[in-house]
Amino acid sequence: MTKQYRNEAEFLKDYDASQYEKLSLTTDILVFSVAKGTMDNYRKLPDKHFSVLLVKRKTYPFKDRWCLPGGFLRVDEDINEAPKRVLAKETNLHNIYLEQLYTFGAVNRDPRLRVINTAYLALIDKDRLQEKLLSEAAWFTVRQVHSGSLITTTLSNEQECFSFTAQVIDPTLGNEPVHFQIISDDHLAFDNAEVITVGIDRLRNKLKYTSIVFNMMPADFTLKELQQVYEAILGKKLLDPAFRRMISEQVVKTGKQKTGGGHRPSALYRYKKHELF
Amino acid sequence: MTKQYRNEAEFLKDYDASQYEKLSLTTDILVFSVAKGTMDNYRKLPDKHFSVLLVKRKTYPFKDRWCLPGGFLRVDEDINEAPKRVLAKETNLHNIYLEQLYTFGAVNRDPRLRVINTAYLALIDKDRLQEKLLSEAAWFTVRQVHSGSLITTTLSNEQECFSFTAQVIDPTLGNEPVHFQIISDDHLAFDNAEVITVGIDRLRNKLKYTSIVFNMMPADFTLKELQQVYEAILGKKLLDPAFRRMISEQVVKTGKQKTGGGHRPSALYRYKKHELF
DNA sequence: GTCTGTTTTTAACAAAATGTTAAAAAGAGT
DNA sequence: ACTCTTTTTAACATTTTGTTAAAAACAGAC
Repeated sequence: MTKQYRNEAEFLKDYDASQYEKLSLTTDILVFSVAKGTMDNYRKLPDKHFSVLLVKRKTYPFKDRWCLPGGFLRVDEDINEAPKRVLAKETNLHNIYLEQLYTFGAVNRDPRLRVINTAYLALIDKDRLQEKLLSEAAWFTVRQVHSGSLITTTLSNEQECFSFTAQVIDPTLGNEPVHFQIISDDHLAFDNAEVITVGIDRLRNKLKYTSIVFNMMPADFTLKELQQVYEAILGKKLLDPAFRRMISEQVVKTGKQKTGGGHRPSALYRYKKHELF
Repeated sequence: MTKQYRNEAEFLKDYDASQYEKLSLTTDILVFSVAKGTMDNYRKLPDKHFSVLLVKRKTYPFKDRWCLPGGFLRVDEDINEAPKRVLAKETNLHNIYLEQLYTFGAVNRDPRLRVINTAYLALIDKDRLQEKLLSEAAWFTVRQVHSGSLITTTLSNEQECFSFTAQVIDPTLGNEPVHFQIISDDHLAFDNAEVITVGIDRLRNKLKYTSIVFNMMPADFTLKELQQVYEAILGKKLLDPAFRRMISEQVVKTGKQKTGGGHRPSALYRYKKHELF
């Protein structure tokens, strides 16, 4: 028989917080950036690369594997603060754009114990990066190949290269929405391959209907630079006039120019806040 | 000094799962539907209503308040299974469309203890509802008024009516993305007002670029019925020819007709699966 | 200084998508 | 057969987007 309470305060005073079985919550952060890479191997031209930040695990499980920066949520910490703290500690990055991506909670996603993982999407302008990365962190260039319902993602840098493949699970009316099932992954820790697949998909979609891209840009930029960021993320070329029209209402001329390229100088633009509703 | 392990298996065998402070995770489900309401009070015409399902809390905290159906995640349960179980138990609804909405984790969102809440969005065709709702559950019609950066949401049915107001927090470059801060809410439990605000926003946006709406429709439907569902959710009228063109590639004629209305019969359509990539 | 190469920038037109008005189509009741 | 009603589509206007190509402007070479 449950005790009867007369009011809210009396109930809370008596509340036994241990009656439910508890669990742990972690946060992984998917830090994306686009920056001038080293010379393109084929065309010998400087090219922009879409890249993700990984860190090398120092402890078991998955010791010495590359993984997303992440850590446990503290019980006295707002969930949206955890990724900021973790990112500062694991990679030395501060004050960057963060938005919640998805909460992953398969029963066996962590071999140790039941852990729920709320992943965050972070964007940064790598060229303007003041802070120095910790030595355990490294940028990997992201490439994706779609073939039918399979998506193969390749992560690479000067030293290493590895891939994983996801199957797109088609939503059937009345069942779950689109999701991705990893069918081959020999390198990353936990469910990181799935997190990365979901994150890339989300970023590509949000490029189309939000101003999220400006979190990856310096304050002043040329339209060509902005276009190259789009092209690097989407993995395809865009036509100049169409891109300019599309982006025009989100930017404003600063009046300044970028000169010295041996050709007509480019006007510098800045993000222009526009109406949301 | 940390003990050194030679391999993954040895580490896991020795792993002390209690070293991190744990917490609880709940799931709230935002069930939306559009159905023929009772007569419209002003125009005396049958109208479609956009509505959300609430249940009355039977225990403290927030005893006797209306709230979203929800419950605790079990430690041996996939996070995406929890809302299905909870919905079956609290409202007697089975087999309905569910997608993860957002994970809410402010430190004091539950007055009892630290609880993280992963909210789900659920859609259902209320007219075709076979199962009978439990008596503690009730549908509330949703209306929203936007004025500047304030959004006032009103929930009502034949017996009750209450409102809450959210402030749209403008994203500043380098800071959080758009979010909503509840500035007035005298009725709902926990952070339910915020969950509902986020959910309505998400549903309205997804209407534009997904086929999510067909989860709220019967197998066969007329284009006018489909249009009325859009109108109810968006809260505004749409022009017929424009709507038909927009939706045409997502539907296919069944060949059947809906007759008996004293006017030209409507063709019945069905959802047509189309390419995602 | 003028010419050439290069890339930015915009003009100009084509094609597609969307907004809008209004007319045709087809059942049910009079 | 005529009228009422709502569905359906035709027709046109407007806007947006795709595409090609030309003009603009700087740096370096001669």
